[in-house]
Amino acid sequence: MNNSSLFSPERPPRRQPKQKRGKERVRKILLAAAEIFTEVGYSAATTQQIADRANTAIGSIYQFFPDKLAIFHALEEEHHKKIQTISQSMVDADIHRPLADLIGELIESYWNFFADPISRCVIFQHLQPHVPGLFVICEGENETLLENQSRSMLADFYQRRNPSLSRDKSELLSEVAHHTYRSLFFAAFKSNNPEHRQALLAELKDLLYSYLDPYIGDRFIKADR
Amino acid sequence: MNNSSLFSPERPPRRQPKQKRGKERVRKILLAAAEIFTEVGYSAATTQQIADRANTAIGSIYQFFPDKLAIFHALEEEHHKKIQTISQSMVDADIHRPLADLIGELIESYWNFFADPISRCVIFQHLQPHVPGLFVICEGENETLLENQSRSMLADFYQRRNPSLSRDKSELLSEVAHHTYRSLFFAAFKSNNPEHRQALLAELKDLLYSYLDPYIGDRFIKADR
Amino acid sequence: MNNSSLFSPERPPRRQPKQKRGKERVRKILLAAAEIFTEVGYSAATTQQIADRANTAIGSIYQFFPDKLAIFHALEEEHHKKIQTISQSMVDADIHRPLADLIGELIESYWNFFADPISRCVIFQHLQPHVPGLFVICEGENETLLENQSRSMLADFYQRRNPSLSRDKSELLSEVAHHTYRSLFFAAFKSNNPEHRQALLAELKDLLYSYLDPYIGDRFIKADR
Amino acid sequence: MNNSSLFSPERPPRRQPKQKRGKERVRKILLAAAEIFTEVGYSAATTQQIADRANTAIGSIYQFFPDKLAIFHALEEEHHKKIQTISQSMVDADIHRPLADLIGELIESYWNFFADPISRCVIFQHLQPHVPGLFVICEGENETLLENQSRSMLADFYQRRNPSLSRDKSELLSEVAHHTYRSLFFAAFKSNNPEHRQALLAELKDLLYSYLDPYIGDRFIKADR
DNA sequence: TATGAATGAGACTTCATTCAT
DNA sequence: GATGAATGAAGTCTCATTCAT
Repeated sequence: MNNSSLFSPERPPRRQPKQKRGKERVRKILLAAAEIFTEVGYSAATTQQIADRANTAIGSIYQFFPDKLAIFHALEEEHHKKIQTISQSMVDADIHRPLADLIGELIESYWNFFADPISRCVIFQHLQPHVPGLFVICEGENETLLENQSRSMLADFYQRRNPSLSRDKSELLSEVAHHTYRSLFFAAFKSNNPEHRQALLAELKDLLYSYLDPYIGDRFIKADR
Repeated sequence: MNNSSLFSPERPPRRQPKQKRGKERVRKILLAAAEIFTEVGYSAATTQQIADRANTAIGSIYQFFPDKLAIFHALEEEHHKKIQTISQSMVDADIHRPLADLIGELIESYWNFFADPISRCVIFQHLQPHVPGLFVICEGENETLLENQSRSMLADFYQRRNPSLSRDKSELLSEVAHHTYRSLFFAAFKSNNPEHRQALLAELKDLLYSYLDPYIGDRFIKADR
Repeated sequence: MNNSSLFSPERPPRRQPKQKRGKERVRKILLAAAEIFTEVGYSAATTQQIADRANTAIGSIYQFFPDKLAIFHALEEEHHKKIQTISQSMVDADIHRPLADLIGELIESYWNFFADPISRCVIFQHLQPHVPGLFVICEGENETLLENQSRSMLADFYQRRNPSLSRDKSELLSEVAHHTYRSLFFAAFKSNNPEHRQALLAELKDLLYSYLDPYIGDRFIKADR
Repeated sequence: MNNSSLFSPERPPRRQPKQKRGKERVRKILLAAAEIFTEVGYSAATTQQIADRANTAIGSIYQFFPDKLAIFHALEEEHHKKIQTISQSMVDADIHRPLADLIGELIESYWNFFADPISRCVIFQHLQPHVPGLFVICEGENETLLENQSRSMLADFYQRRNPSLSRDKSELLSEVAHHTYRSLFFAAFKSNNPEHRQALLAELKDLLYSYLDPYIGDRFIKADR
């Protein structure tokens, strides 16, 4: 987290923790905030709730974050870094492997990513109406730049599998896939029953496989050689 | 809307409008509230915003609704009535028709339903974290009773097409289908480009068809006879 | 008070009172604010103090004023109007009258003006270091545009009495006179002893007379004819 | 600065710096505080601002001063010592010299005094409404004991020049003179233009001379012999 | 001792709700 | 009944002061 992440419009940035104690506290605050934002949403979350959950005083929050928005921006930035890593792994993926394997891996890695409270919090806020200025890194209407980026990379991947796929179709497929796994991830996440969760993830694989097979199924691997 | 719908815990219900003018006013308030709730979410919406949008005074809202929550409950009840109608049509559907047609009709009727600002508002709040007590009619964890009902009926439908389908699998298919169209409906709704919207709905049909075909595809029609 | 007076940067203006009750309340708030600002200064004054003094709820203040600054801006605007009236009277003064009379009248009218709690409050804040943005109508470094205007008119008056007076000297005389009566007015105002107050005002007349006589004394009246 | 000067009601005094490094630090803090108090006033000044300006940590301030008020009290005490010195010089002044010279010297020595950031700060706070307990050494309503003392000595001086002057008149003259030079000193101080500053100080001399001449002009020197 | 993080009372402001006109 | 002003609890944020390192 660099200083820019602590900057909020019209309000001076705060100092970064120099001592170890301070860094731990910032960590606790961020995790507490992510939990509360996920539970009740950004608007309804109160800074006092966050302080209580982080076992800290309300004033301590404002030593590191100029305002409530800045807390979210710090979460956004962490999310940003993670999504870039995961996106890169997709670019590097071997396109010659069976589609079922690729989808399986994709889902697993996205799921792990999704399992991080901070990323989950950021993704969740995207699904909701949000206050202006909530997202700074991303600026798409309802999608983040990051997600657009990620989707664009997915579209690239499809085209590498099947070069005869038009760009428009490829992006459409990627957009639909995106919505699909995001919504099933949330359903899986909300389910407290581990078996049900696994069942949903298994269905997600089937769903994506049967949807994508006509366009980038394994027969296109040969065509590529 | 009967009187019970205007009842909120610990707070006296308000009188119902007797005159035509009053009824129109309630209508305007409900529509305004639905719009605002959809735009900014229940928590962030203010009663003043609703009054302004409805071109009425803040005091008038409290003549018909005991509090902010009661406004939402009235929307919920309207939604309730509509969803029951649409669910019934599914029960009455002819299971012997081609799957593609059935899906096409289902999507169309759900889309029309979704196009209603009030239902859209209620569904939307479901996707978000919400204040306790926001939903009174439904009490499922994160899903409404209504939606569970609707899903259960969809599961019934699948089993009528293919009686060899287990109940569990059938309900799983229905749950997945539910999440899928809901998330793509929202994507379609948020898109301001009509062509893009149509493209998304078309993809949704493809997606559901290829997912469901192995379980309730047209070959099961013959088996039924 | 027009709407612009209720406008504060970055914050929406508030509605103007439409009912008589509201107008009275705005009046009470402004007077209470002027008193408190005079007593403890703008920074140290709290909105709650103002509400208490005005016998109103804190929320009522914010119905008419978007923030604490806007309250002061409304006072500033009232002051603005008054100072323009008084300045005009100086322009219209008969320059052929004895200097002692002119000074006597000037002091009396300024004193009456100064006796108004609102103007006194605004003038008082000018003498203190103040938060950026406290003054909107005037923008001189530590002097208001209004006061500059007023001083400029005083300089004009001196030159009309004695056309051989250079502009620079004339403005210097006016500046010195300005500081002099302002500081003695404050001393007189703070004195609770009416006799002492009168004594101070009498000394002020003497002081100004003996200072100005060499430049615009009565002998210049003949020269003018 | 003795220990009593660091004592603030209800709060334990702090230790005095024993080492040279500590004394320098206290000095830096006092100067920084004087600057900030002058710039924004006592209420609006924050202890953090003072620490920053003094290039020290906030904790260090509280090692030497029990609270914010105590910082000001230390400034007040420094001012106290200086004003006593200058007042004494007035007592010792030769009353037989020409009035113009006396006024010239008086203004010059007061101006030098005024040029000290600490004294200027204390005088400045006097002109403003201040929190209760801000001044401990002086307790006049809006004037310090020090200033009363100083004024009283000025009144003595007038009576020595002109023994027929009543005590009341003499004190009134002294009070008026006091307000006059104080307000012109502030005007001169705030002016960034050195020429304008000199012009104001020159006018101040004229002003005082023409005001005081009838009462303690040079003709009274002979009468004294 | 010096540093700067921790604390929490209190300031400013919002907004659901009540009430006077 | 309709209007919009009045109310005050609760939220965000500041800052004097304390405390751990």
